[in-house]
Amino acid sequence: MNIDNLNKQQKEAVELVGGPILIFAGAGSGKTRVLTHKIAYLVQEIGLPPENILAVTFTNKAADEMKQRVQKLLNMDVSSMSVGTFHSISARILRREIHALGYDNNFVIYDQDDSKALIKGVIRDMELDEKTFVPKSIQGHVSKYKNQMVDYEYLNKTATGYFDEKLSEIYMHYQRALQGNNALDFDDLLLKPLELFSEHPSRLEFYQEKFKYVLVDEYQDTNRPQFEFVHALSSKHRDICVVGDDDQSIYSWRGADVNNILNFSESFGDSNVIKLEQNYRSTQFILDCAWSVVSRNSSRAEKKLWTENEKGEKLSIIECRDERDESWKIIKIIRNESLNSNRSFDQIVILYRTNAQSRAIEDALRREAVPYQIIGGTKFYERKEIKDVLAYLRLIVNPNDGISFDRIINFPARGIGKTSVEKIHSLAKEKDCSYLNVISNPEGLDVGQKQKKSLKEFSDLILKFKNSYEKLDAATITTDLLLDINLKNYYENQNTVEAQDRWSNVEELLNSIVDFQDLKADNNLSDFLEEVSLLTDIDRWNEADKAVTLMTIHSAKGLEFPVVIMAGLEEGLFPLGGSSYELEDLEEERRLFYVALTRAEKKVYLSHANARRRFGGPPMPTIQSRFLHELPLEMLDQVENNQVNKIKSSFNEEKISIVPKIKSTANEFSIGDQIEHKLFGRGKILAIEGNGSAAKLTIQFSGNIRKKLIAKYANLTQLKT
DNA sequence: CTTAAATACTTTTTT
DNA sequence: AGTATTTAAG
Repeated sequence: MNIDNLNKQQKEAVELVGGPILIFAGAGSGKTRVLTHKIAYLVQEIGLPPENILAVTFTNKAADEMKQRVQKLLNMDVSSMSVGTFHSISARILRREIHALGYDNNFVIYDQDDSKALIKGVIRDMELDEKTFVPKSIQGHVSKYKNQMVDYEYLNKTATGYFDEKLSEIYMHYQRALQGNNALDFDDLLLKPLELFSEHPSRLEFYQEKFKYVLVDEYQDTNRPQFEFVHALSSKHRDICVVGDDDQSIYSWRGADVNNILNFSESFGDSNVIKLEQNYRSTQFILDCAWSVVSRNSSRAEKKLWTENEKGEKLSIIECRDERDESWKIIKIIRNESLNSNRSFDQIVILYRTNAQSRAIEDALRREAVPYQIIGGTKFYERKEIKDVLAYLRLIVNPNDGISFDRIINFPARGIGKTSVEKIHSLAKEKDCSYLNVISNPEGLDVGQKQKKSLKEFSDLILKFKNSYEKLDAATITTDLLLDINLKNYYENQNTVEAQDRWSNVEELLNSIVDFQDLKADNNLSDFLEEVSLLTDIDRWNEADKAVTLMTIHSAKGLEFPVVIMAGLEEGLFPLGGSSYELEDLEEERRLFYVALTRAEKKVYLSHANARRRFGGPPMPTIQSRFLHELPLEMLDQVENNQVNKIKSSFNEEKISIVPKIKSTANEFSIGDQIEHKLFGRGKILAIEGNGSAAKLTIQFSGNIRKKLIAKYANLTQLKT
């Protein structure tokens, strides 16, 4: 292994072994290189076996990349190394150990939706007013307390007033319900290992021996349970190395505590601190602008990034009329970058503060046929049709999962209404068993004959698959299941584009199950379910696609792009919030702005609109973000309203000019035709199955969207060239 | 119990 | 504006 290509501080960080190490790694300072080289160094020079290394990353994607890079450096198999997010590492441990805490090892992981549904049920059972105890907000409270490691007993003891008192009771019932369903929420995933360690010290010792060296990336965004986790694991050997940057701490709203990094030395005992301050990513101008903003924050660790890179281009400020104008100008910029600066679409990212901003931009990109990829928003695995199918699979793996049961007991409709469901619930409570158990023998249930028959069929279906799920692979089970419940017909009979869409999403789910199995032969259904619950948006991102990427700034953490376009620089939107800011909140917004700027290598555009619509209302006037005023004027290029056209004059607009539209009757399509769809915009017909108005058309739309639509429902407009 | 119509809600960021 | 949830009619 060669480390001569590292700078002095990087080398020091790699070679220093023994005792706690804190690496302050500024944006673009080569932190990933240091981490991968350090791991390789531990294996090759120190002789530590890969299975004794634990490396925690922020996304699963980062974990995979890290593993691959270490493998390449060492040219040996490192698959025994534990690399992953806190949540996935914990899930792996719990999969083996959680029976010691009174759960079953085949537990399911509840996402926010599931856990909200469970809380809603608890609130109803307690007969509380849902206006006072809004499930979503209660879930937020409970999650916050769990992140702070406050349990319901403590909350109950310290409660002042009716609300807190009831909150602690909901919290308690929720926690019991989770256990009854044999389910963990995201917060439990971090808390249960700590419970395991304190109740069974021998298990802690086991993992301390297993993970002799612990590395943590993005340490500034760890919360209390995560701190306790690494602290416990490393307290024996004291071999821990954390990497982070307090200026990039952007997750305090979900319990991350920047003091974890600021107080590292006190918490872990005498330690070495290394600062990586040379930036290899960005131009001088970008770095100076970023510094000019973030240095206004108080209570930062002392450090300053520098670079040997050229000054580069000034940052461009784009003034827009409203969000539609903004989208339009962004497209001009993209075309300009691609035609005149010869950049491919994948070198450009559009960043925004809130997911809702993506819609206007997306519409414009689609209209103008610019290929794009959106990260976030409604995630694939959170779509209703996907969750419905997953609920079946989850119930097969874990028959105690009441939330999944409720989701599918009448989907597709099988004549089980609200009253029947309530009767199932109360009988299950009475007999202290699962819902599935109740309906497997519906005789004791006070429901109609038709319902009894239907319930029995449902329970037989689930049990049939349950008996075979360990023998059969996940794809086979899913295929059989879809046939059994006849989901394809269900969607096709609706004869709408939306239903078509939903079915094609289900097909995509099936594909992803097949992909998952191909990756590792011994992966079963339960492993697949765990993986999808812990996937990040970024994990599904295909960098290789030649498309512009759209994402929130939070999602962009750790990434870099030649060109960054940041939209919506207005007070109230970025910085986000109402009229009064807590200073701390404002400082986090400022760090977020800093993160956004430092993603850029060459060029930054900052746009703001003079008016913006919210909730589909009329455009409301806005004022410029204060962050724009915190940048040094001499590094800015003000592009006045309507001047975007003049950025470079050779810009060629002809490509998207008006193509005459001719309404077409449905049966005259042929392969290769250009068409326009109301929702998906322009596209090209790739294939036709069947004929006449019932023909199924496979159409490639921009933004890497491919759809199968039925001619008579799709309402397509044919474009004649 | 199912379907259609009315109304409520969304926009903080995510594991 | 678009979607989800609740209520009313069949």
